[in-house]
Amino acid sequence: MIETPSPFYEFNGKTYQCPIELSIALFAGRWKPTIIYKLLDGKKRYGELKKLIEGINHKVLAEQLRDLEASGIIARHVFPTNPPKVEYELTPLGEGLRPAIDHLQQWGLQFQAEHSKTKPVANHCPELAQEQK
Amino acid sequence: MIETPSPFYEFNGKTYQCPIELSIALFAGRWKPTIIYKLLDGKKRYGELKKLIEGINHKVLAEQLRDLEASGIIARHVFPTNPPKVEYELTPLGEGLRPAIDHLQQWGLQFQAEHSKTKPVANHCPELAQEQK
DNA sequence: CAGTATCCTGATAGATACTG
DNA sequence: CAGTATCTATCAGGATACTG
Repeated sequence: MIETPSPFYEFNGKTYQCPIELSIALFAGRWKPTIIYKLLDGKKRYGELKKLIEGINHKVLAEQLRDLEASGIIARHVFPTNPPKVEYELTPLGEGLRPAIDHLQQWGLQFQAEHSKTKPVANHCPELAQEQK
Repeated sequence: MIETPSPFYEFNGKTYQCPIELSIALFAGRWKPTIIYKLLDGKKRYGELKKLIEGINHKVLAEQLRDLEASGIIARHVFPTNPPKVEYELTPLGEGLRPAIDHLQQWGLQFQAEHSKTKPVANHCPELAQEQK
């Protein structure tokens, strides 16, 4: 495996033992991957994201967006209109996550496939969409 | 009326909206990435992992290992000797994470570099190395 | 429309002690 | 050596209401 040049990686007052830990800490979480995933498709307004990400809480979406912005992964553009309009888009840094995300997606699909073999997925149950209550 | 634009991904009773969410859920967490990272280097005994991952709690390591095993990412080999010896290694599925992890690592390094430019990292503080205790 | 401020709760991490 | 069992502490996530 690749040797880590320096043993510790610091960001925002936290210390990480390897770059992966840092990466994961920055874009993991209950919703961040999904947000980034949606933004890979192009910039989106707050409300669009809210609608696209079914089940996410209003406050939580705002929080996660602020986190991602603080990490420099997304950029926030405010249009001082009335009513207000705010757009979010990936920064170049955020775009840099694309290959990693692509691989994660492929891995997720592979994982799904593996498990479908032994234990078929219950896709017959549309109520699952409501699971996050 | 819930639109179901993307299929669901289910595992272990939880539903995910996209494969990435699933992937992250499976190998994110405070320590899982680090564990996997260490195992990419080859199989390790419990005690080795404990030593390699400075700061991890005894119980937590055991838990995370069990989670990863349940997900099929790592395999556990028990040698019924005295004292007991247990080895952990990545399964083929776990190995499949390597490209994703490689990209995450690169991204983490890039991130680190970006932030070093504007806001120099406080590497002057050796106590940081001891932070996890 | 987008964003805060409270309050609450469940999942996770950690400290510690005990077991084969 | 490796693994449980408790107990506690913490914190991210969520429900809800209010604001420009």
